[in-house]
Amino acid sequence: MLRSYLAELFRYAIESLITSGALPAEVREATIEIADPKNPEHGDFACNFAMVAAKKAGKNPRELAEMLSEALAVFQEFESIEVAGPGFINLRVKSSYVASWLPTILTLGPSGISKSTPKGPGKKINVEFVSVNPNGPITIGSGRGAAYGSTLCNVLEAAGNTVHREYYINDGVNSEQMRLFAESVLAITKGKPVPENGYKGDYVHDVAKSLSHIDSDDVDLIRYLSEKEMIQQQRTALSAFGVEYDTWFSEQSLHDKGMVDDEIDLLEQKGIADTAPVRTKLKLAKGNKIEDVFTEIQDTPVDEDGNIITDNSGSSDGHTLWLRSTKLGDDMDRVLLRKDGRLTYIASDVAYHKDKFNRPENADKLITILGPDHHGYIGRLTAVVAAMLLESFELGEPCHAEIDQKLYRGEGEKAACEAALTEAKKRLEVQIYQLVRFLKDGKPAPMRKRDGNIYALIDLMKEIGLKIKPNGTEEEQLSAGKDVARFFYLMRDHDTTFDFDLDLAEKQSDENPVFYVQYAHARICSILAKADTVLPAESRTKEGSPELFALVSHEKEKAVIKKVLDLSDEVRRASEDYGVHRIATYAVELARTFHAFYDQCKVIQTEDPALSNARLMVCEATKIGLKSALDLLGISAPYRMERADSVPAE
RNA sequence: GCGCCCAUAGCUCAGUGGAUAGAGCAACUGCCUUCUAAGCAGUGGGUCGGAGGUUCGAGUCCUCUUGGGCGCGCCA
Repeated sequence: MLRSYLAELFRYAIESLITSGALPAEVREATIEIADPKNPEHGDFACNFAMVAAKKAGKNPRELAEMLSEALAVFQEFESIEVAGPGFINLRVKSSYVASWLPTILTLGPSGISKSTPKGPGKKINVEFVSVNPNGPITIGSGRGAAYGSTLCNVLEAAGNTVHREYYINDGVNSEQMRLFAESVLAITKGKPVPENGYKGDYVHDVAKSLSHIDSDDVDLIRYLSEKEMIQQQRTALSAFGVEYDTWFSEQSLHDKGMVDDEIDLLEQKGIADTAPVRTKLKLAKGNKIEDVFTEIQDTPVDEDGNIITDNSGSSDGHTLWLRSTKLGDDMDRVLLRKDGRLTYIASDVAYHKDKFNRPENADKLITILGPDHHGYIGRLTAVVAAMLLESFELGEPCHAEIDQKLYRGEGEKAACEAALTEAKKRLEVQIYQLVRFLKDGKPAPMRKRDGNIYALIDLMKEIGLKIKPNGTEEEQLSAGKDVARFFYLMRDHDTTFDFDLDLAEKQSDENPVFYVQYAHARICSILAKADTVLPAESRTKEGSPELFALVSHEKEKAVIKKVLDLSDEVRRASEDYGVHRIATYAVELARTFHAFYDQCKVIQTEDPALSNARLMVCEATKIGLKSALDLLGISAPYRMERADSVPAE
């Protein structure tokens, strides 16, 4: 917030130099970055604009920096402006000026302080995350997707976008896995052995138990009921983990409405899907360059003379219907409709993505968050969206290049496919989070046990909560477990594999970083509560005044306020590169800055109500910053934290 | 074979093309008569896997390379 303001001052100074003819207009193209100086002795902020813009200005960086610093000198906000090194402009901002932001922070509150304004108008974004099959509980592996996805949504919202949170339920009746799941449940209710490769974990027995009052051999009915049960459990677990959705979208509903069939007809009409028994595959060289295009003949129906029967009539009875996704950047064509008439999930995906775009609230952009085992889907999903967006085309002249000739029937098709792919890449963003390794006693903890049991997210929360709040209620334990687990998932870059140290997570000591942050919040609440009892109410104010701002002179006070004002910049950056771990890192830094302030600046001094007042405002501001960051992360900001000395040591 | 990700302190990881590469944990030294010591201050600890390149400047970008994780079905 403060940085953007300072950048404005720079822009103003640069404009005045352009107007006076001292600088060419091209320097406008260089970006103004207000960064942290490496060495705090260099000041509060550093700007490298002079180095970046030197070429465009036709001056050497030092000279340009000198000019700029002179132009900036008119602003009262600065205590000092120095040109250093190769052309840095080091800025020191007046403490009283930084303090003058306090009333703004207090007015904005936790929900306002994190808001950053997007460059253009905010987008309408649909974020789909977790979306696991309804054949088991949410695992600790999916936990990362849940934590990441929900926080990304919060961050995108704070950055000025409208977000729709969505869960896609893979409940298509054609799913073999779901059928197997239902058969396993059915077998257990009947006291029969579970089918080979069936589902065996305790949770399957739980589902069976919940259906024990149903006396039926109807696999479809059992499938439907056990899915419902599983989805309910997933919802409960996610909710306890602080994850709520706007839409739980049923795949089967697409089939029921005939949308999948309609989409498939459309694809055939557009000529991007057909039943020719040939699959095209790409051989890729380094850099994803197409080295060769070759074909495989699949289960070829032949006539009496042994000739391949091709069927482009649009009827796919007895034939495999292929999506020609190689034309759309995928490395092989994909099956839409099997020979036996059952649709694949790719078929539903086409209809699903169309529906997402067509709903009025999700016009602009789709974000899909997938686990590390799904990264091969990026190309496939993009091709699906491209196929859906593909507009009808004339085949046109044959292509020139040899590769294109093998891939496209004409220049017209090639152009249409490329256009569709470009648009698809613009409108669909697939974010992959990397693997989490769970360590217990320094050894990897298996997520899927040999007996078929799964390490569920809900169990992780319970286990951590039990250790941290051994005397708490079940609800308190679950909530504490949620806070710790979320923080651990979120403190690392989602695009990096990391080790989740269960032993550390279960410690309620200072070793656990989440408490470091929460403790800062609780400490502030404690100070504020005491101030209410010790200081006369009439001396308290939330209004600012130059006299009050002048009292804020300690470097630690200034540091805390500056840090609080940084939150909106962190949110903007996180929303741009989807790196929401910045918010967790930020929370730790803000807490650290506050703890240092606390140590050096006694807040409540009854003999000096004015200074107390100023410092209480700093506390309020910090509380708002911490609450805001923790809200984004989906972690609670406690008012009290008591060291559990009464708890017997382990 | 192709793709995605990773490699930074003893361990787990931050790091916006900028100045002397940071934090937590672990080790060590101090600090509670004072708003919560779940805290603070300090010490030690580094060939940013390796080699080239791009430029005023590279942990960061590019190429190559070494090592590791994961993925490449008419399963979802």
